[in-house]
Amino acid sequence: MKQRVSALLREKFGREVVLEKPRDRSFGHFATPIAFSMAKELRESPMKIAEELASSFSESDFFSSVDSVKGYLNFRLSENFLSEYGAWALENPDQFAKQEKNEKILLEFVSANPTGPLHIGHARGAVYGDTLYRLAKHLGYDITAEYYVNDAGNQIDLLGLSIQLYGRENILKESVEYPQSYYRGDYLAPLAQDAVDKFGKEILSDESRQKELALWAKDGVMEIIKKDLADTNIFFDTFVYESSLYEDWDRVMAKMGDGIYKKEDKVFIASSQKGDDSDRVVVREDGRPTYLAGDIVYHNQKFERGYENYINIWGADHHGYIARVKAAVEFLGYESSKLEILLSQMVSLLKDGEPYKMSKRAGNVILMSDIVKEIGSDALRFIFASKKSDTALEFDLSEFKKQDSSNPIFYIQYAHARIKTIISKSDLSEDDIMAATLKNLGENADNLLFDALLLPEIIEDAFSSRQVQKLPEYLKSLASSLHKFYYDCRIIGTENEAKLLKLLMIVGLSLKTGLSLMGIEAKDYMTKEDD
RNA sequence: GCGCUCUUAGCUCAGCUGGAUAGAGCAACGCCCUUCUAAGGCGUAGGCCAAUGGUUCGAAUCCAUUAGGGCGUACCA
Repeated sequence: MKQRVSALLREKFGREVVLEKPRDRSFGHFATPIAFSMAKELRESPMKIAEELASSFSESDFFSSVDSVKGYLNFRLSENFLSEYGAWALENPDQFAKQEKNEKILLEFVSANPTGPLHIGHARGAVYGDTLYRLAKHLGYDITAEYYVNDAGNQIDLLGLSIQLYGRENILKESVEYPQSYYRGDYLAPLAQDAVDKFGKEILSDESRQKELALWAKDGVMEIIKKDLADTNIFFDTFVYESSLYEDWDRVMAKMGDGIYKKEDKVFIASSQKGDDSDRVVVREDGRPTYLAGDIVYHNQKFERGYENYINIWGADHHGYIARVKAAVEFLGYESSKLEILLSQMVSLLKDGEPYKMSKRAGNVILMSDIVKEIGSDALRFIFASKKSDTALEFDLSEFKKQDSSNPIFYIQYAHARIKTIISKSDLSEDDIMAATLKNLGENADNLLFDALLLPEIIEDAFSSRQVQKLPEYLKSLASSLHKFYYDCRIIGTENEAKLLKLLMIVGLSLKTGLSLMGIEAKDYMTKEDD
């Protein structure tokens, strides 16, 4: 709708027009302060210009009114337009709010090391990424969700060591001395046991077999990670393994030309030429590549696969890393502006106002799976999608266990369930409802209809600005409008029953579509659980 | 020290490319079930948008400085 209005005005005024939401719905559906910017050029008062502009609009099918208030130009869409659009949406629910963007995007997210289950920080990036992915799909982008598996560095050796330590203590019943860093947690138990079953007990004590053990175990860990993700409706299209990339290393180094140089038996990337603070080591003296080396070959591979845009979602603690990866992309001969790096910030958890206790058995991290168990996938997704991903977030678990309006996910679900309930209680057939027109329903109903039809532009805006939280914000406000309408307006048994049901169906469609874009299934019926 | 980032109601957060009286939810205090699920609705109270200065018709929003918080500043991933 907004696009149509804005296109229409652009044509009429011959310039880009800023459209905004009026302060108050009574002003209209859209507003523009264009008269203020024209005032300067024309040396006239904004009020006068606005008045002249307003009167230049004639009666049309599209706008029911255009008027000027204090220099603003306010537009009200016609009932005709709204009702036809609403009817179209209902008849074409699969096309509602969809577009055909046809741009190839590679979205890389999560990419947690295959050394243990996902923790709460990963969960945030995962939800953010998956929500973007769903929005992009809906908008018609050809987007690929990719997971980069770091299976080639020190952390993999550490995984081997950790399994050995766990097995020696718990299976062989040895007393072991733990080094400073190693992985811990319950997930090691089945891995250690399976390893013994497969390779025999010796593998636990043979230091030279750590790598072998780890490379075998990482697949098991990846299964754990995939399960964590699947439990929150997150799925990936492709997995790229770091270990598979190194055969390309010589070619990629050559490709970077002068971007790479040798010094003191080490290989450096001249990233300081491209805005990084200093040059970085990519291959150590002993020939082992650094983490950055893996990222360079990986990003080269990404660009060679040919996408129009690349989006990476990284934990905020990696932000210092952006400059060097972008530098590498430049040396490889690609435009680093095509690589967009989004950060997801830290999460701190509270429970009943107290810091959430990390469990020893989980290895002193807060596991994503524990939180899902506690509040459910829907609530988890809702929380993370509701907040700007690039600011630190603190939230209290107990708030999301409540089943009332303090819990936004229930609030929205309830709105959807209410609609379904009313429809099921009506004696009218679907044909009766679909045949009704949405006219002459009064201001409240018109407003609700307009709100429900805003979904397409919310989706577009949420994706293009990468501000996923706009969607849940919108759904909350739509749910609120619905609840209010429900309270004010009796539906079943009134003369407008068919029309009103049609209106509710449109609202339901928006709610359901919006929720599904957040990876949440709309409920048709809510049952209250007693504590 | 340097870089990035954040600071909006008691708490957790929205506030789009600067625009009309600063927005939710929670918590607090009232009111509304002979109504399609009260898992709801209505209302009251609560803010010098961290501070200062600048840009302009107009700033929570842009710029600069300051203060405070977070993160980074590895040949770790």
